[in-house]
Amino acid sequence: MEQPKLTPATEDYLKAIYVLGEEVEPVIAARVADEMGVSPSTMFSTLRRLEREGYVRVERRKEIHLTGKGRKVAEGILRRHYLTERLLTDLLGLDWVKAHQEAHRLEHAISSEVEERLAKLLHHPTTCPHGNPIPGKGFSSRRKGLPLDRVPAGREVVLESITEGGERDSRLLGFLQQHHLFPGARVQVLDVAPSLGIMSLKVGRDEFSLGIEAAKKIRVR
Amino acid sequence: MEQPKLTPATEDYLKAIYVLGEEVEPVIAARVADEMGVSPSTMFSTLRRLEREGYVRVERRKEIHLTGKGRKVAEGILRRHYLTERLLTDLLGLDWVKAHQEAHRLEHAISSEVEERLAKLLHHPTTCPHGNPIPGKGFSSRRKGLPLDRVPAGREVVLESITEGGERDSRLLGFLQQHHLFPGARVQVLDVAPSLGIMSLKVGRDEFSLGIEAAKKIRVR
DNA sequence: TTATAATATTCGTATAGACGAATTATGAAA
DNA sequence: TTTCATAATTCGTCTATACGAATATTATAA
Repeated sequence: MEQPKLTPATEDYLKAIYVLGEEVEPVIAARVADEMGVSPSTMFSTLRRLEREGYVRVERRKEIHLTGKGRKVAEGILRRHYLTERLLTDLLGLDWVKAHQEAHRLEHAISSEVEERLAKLLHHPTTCPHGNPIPGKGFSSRRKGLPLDRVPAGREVVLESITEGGERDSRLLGFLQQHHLFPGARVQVLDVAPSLGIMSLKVGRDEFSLGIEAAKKIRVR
Repeated sequence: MEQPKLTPATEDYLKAIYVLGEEVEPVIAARVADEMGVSPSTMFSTLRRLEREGYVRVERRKEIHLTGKGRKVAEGILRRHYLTERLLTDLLGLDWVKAHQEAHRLEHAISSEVEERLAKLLHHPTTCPHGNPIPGKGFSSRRKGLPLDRVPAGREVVLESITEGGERDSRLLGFLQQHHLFPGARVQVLDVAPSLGIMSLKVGRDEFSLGIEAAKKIRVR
């Protein structure tokens, strides 16, 4: 039933590969190393281990692909991560930023039984507090909204989610929180200045600027 | 504020030393190794590390004593362990045995902030589901009830707690659960036969035998 | 096509944590 | 006091996880 016990580190690598695969193709070792904040040599040996144990395949052009086994682990971890975030925000009252950080540690300590009971207790939520869909049984393709940086000036949109990549950036999360940029928030795009790498937004009466790079990590409808 | 990050293993060793110290004096390496299920050589090198990092002192006659720093870590872990058990039983509906096992993993992933919020959410419980007092601010001496094996035949007592040593034995916990031996349960001691290593008990209409060794891990009033 | 930047790979090193086997203490009982 | 069981200690080995430095290998841009 249960696979041979995985270490937290291994689970994190698989999760990072999974999440990167959702956002940027192709996934190569250097990208994963950035995401994980490890050196190339560490990445290399870890990758070899993951491959040896059947979690990933490294294909032509060094593209990293999860095997079925690896994908299963990654989705499990992501599901636990998001459920834990919901527990932390909805029941314990933690804010966005902390919820993500704490969940990052807790997700590795949750069994499938606790996972199930947690889902029930939280009334089977479908998204995490940042708006990302929680993987689960009826897990459809995770098509996401439009990246905010693609929205033309003058348009009003509704914030859908902060991607996993964005969740990891606690300064960005803090900023978004400060400006009430939560899933469901109405955002007016006042101006887009790609040459400056900046766009101007309005939420309620609050006007402010956001970097294009950061805007890429925000999905809207 | 926060100490340099401790590993789960280190926290477990300190917890084991703390718990053993509550139950049997003096604490020596061989006892801790038994408790942790590690070899003497592992115990030895770990102990040297714990000493080097200032968590324990090994005194004359090889007695192991926690330093203030080590005690603080151990009590923190124990508090998180018990709070997590309460979360698992009271909110998630897990049984005794599983709650202990799961909490054993989760306790290492809980920050002091989550710990505090958890305590609040659970209305500041004072004992774990097995009846042991939760360390905390107003943490008085943990004087415990009488070990069940000392109760003479014919007496009726109320179950107070299963000691930490008992909690670790999932077969014992399963047995106690089966016979409704929870904290608060009334227990009649029908007979004590030290020569056989057995005592006969009655809970409600249920009569059964329990080993003296197991009875030592149960405290009553 | 070649130079350059990005990547990957190899090598040596380190620490935490684990083992077993062998050896040395040490304390308690005879 | 000697003996014996229990403990402690040393030694060699292993894996996972990390680093940095050096070297190869690719890819892309000029």
